[in-house]
Amino acid sequence: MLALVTDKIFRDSSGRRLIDYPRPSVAVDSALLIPDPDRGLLVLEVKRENTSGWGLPGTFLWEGERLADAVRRSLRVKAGVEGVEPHQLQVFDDPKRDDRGWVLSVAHWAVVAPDRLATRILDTTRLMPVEKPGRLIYDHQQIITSAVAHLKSRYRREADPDWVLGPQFTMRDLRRLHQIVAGRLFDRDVFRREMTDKGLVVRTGERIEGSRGRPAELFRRAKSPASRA
Amino acid sequence: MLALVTDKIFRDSSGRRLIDYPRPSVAVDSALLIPDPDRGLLVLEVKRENTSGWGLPGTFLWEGERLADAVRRSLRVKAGVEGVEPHQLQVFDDPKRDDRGWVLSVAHWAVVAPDRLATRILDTTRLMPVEKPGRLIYDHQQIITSAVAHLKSRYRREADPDWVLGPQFTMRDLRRLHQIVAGRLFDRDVFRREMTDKGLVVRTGERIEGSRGRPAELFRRAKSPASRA
DNA sequence: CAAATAGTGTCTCTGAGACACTATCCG
DNA sequence: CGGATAGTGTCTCAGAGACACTATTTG
Repeated sequence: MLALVTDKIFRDSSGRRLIDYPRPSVAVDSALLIPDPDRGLLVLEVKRENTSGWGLPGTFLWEGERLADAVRRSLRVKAGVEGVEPHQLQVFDDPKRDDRGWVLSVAHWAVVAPDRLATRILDTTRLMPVEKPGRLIYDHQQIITSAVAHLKSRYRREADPDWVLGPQFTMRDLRRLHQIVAGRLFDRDVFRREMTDKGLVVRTGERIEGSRGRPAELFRRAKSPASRA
Repeated sequence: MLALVTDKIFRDSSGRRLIDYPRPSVAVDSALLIPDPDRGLLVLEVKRENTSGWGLPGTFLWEGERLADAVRRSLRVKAGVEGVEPHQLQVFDDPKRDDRGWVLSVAHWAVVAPDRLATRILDTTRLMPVEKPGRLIYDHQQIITSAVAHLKSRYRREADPDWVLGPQFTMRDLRRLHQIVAGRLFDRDVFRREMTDKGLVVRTGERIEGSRGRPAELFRRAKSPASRA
């Protein structure tokens, strides 16, 4: 029966099951997006070893490691960026994709505030606008495009799910973040109603101090924005 | 330098590069959805070997094989279903997920017309409503939920991207398909305008014959529906 | 002609967008 | 008080939904 061949199972001396098939290496590649007030949406790139060009930070998956942990590790080691919450995009599975052999790559994306990159390694990393990321190896251009699409889609439904801003924020700061993500300007009052009427934010009653003009109210993220839609 | 350890590279005797790390087995699991006029949206399940329960069809990835081909192979071998176009969902990467060892599973989904299941193996497969799929192993329940969400989202934007219907179809058949996918009824005229005004279908000028009442016009899918939005 | 199904015109109402007005701070 | 920024009320217009009417076939 064919199914037996498909899922052939062996055991080692201690009785632990082993799978008797050639296995691919599994890697992760990550598009780390940074909303910059001046330059727009940026992406972190690293100098690739053994190849002259630039690419997205990536690494091979270690034994027993979670994919998200491998992404965090690669960002920490290769770019000096800590504490990121990665999202999966898709698996690139062309067997001829990597000349080092049979490598599956799981693409990821994440977004962090610009100040989180203060500790980054300047020599081997650079920040490029997502629209003009330069020449990149493999399918990394495609990963960036997909990452930006996912970021936009995510921020269309929620206020700030990836905590680019702190626990509290003004409507002005939230709008500026959304404008960078969306790549276009929003009406001040239309944006406010979107956020409040759809229950994406809740008012705290607190206000910022020391600003020019009338002090703005502070808001928090809604508990479960998905259930409201 | 840490990066050297991360991407340690070896070469074999013939100079081909090898990667010196333990590698996971990679599997695929697929939720094959079937829009049934009477029973609603169904999912194909198979009897799992070595475990008593039911689950989604799956298999291990073979050397050099594409993920989509592995999905097609598993559906062909385990369920007798041919010619399916799989879509990736996500990777399940919990190292303790499978008791056979370190196995990454890439979840997929696809949708086919009920008549494509005419050749299926009856003894080892069953069709269950997506809302009540029965007890399933692993995270297969979650895969079904995700698959249905992706299907709904996909059919909200296009007429029939996965060719459940033939090259030409009446507005009535298209609406019935959408009603099964969405799980709710649509107004006849509102649905028609959605499809025509948004350019998701184009009229052929041809009509069906031998029907009761005024014969319905036949439509085709629009060439590039995504660019219209 | 009656029944059945397909195709089209139109009314209403909601919600996004635009705009203007009011409120509150600093100097 | 004037400038600057925040917060709120209201008008308009487009699009979804509901409904009714017309069109074309079979028996």
